Amino acid sequence: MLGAIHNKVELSSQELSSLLQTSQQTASRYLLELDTQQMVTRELGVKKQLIQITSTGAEVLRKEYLSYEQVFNLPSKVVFKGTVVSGMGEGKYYTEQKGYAEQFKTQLGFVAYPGTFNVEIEYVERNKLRLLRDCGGIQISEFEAENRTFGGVICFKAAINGKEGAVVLPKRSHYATTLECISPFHLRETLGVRDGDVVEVAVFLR
Amino acid sequence: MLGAIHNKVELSSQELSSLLQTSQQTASRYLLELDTQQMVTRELGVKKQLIQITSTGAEVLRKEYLSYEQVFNLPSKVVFKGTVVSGMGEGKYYTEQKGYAEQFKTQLGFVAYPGTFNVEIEYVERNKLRLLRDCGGIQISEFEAENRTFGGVICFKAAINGKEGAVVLPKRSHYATTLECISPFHLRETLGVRDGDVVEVAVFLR
DNA sequence: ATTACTAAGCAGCGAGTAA
DNA sequence: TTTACTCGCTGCTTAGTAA
Repeated sequence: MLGAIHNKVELSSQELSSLLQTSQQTASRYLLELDTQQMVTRELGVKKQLIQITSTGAEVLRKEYLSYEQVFNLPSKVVFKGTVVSGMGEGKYYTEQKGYAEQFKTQLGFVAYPGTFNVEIEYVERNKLRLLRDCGGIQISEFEAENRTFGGVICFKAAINGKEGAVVLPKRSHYATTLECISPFHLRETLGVRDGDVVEVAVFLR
Repeated sequence: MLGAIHNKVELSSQELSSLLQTSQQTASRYLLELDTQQMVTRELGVKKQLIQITSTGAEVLRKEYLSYEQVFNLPSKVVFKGTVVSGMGEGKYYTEQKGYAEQFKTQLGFVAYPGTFNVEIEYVERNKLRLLRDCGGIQISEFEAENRTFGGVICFKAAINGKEGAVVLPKRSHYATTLECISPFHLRETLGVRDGDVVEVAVFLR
């Protein structure tokens, strides 16, 4: 905040200590440590030292800055990492229902390859999933067929290891740890992955 | 980053500890402390707890965020706090020189009241002053008069306790800890301040 | 599974001080 | 004035564990 990212700044350990509300010794130690870690460069004079933040240091700060941005500004995409798992073949049954398939076509703009591509995510990431639900998404309505009701689902366009697709979340049953993906492509084949492989699912919020 | 600013999120002390790379006990203590400090609200279930950041907590985070903004994005104004001091009457001599007075009029848009209003700033703030110099400012050229040369100076429009004015920095002699202010008003009188009083000088960079 | 208490150990802080 | 070392003390961390 004194501008040490842009220039060398004069900063004695005494000055730093009063800015940080700590002792001169601790401030001195901080500067030494930051120097050792290559976060700042120092030019020691007899009375002062010139401090400048290195590119390494600036990078660390920028990362922290971006973290704060993520806290306040809702991101336009959320990235999940997870492992490929097999469903119980249900996916195929559902995606082949005309009621779903036609809505996918009009709302998502592609004809879904039969079956779902399932990605198991970390337990902690479920919070991200919840966040996702709050962002709306593409509504797929419930419909009647074969003497039963097929429930409504929420979709988000997504990229699975870069390949076009979408994530499908049932409107009920909140607490899943599996992302069900559909795509115009046969993802297992196109991506060349099998059960246990790690894939990245980027979900687009708007 | 899990979205606890926007919603309640499920977060066990175990999960938090792995995210923070610390022990479950420490994570648990953190959550307790944040609760006590009213930074988060907690809803304890038998197996999970729902955490949400309070408005107090969000405010603290936003302040930190703004600090980072100050690091990376050069601000449009810099605020100094300092105490009013008396010069040695030199200010009057210089500001009454036609060579300066006319340039002030054209470049700053006001006729300066004779004399300078001097504000002594903290030693640490000199770094901000250096930053200021790097931003350019309004150039006042040197000129000849009374058989001598009057050196060029750099000006920045400023507000002294809210009152219109400007800060004048000599092009040479970098290491001052005094801000010399000029203004269309007699600042001491208009602001009702005397030596030793604290004033705020907001310097506009562009 | 959880949360969170107690107690021991250890790391960071700062007083004193040298250069 | 500076910077920065040593060292004792304090307070944070975590292992162990209860609920």
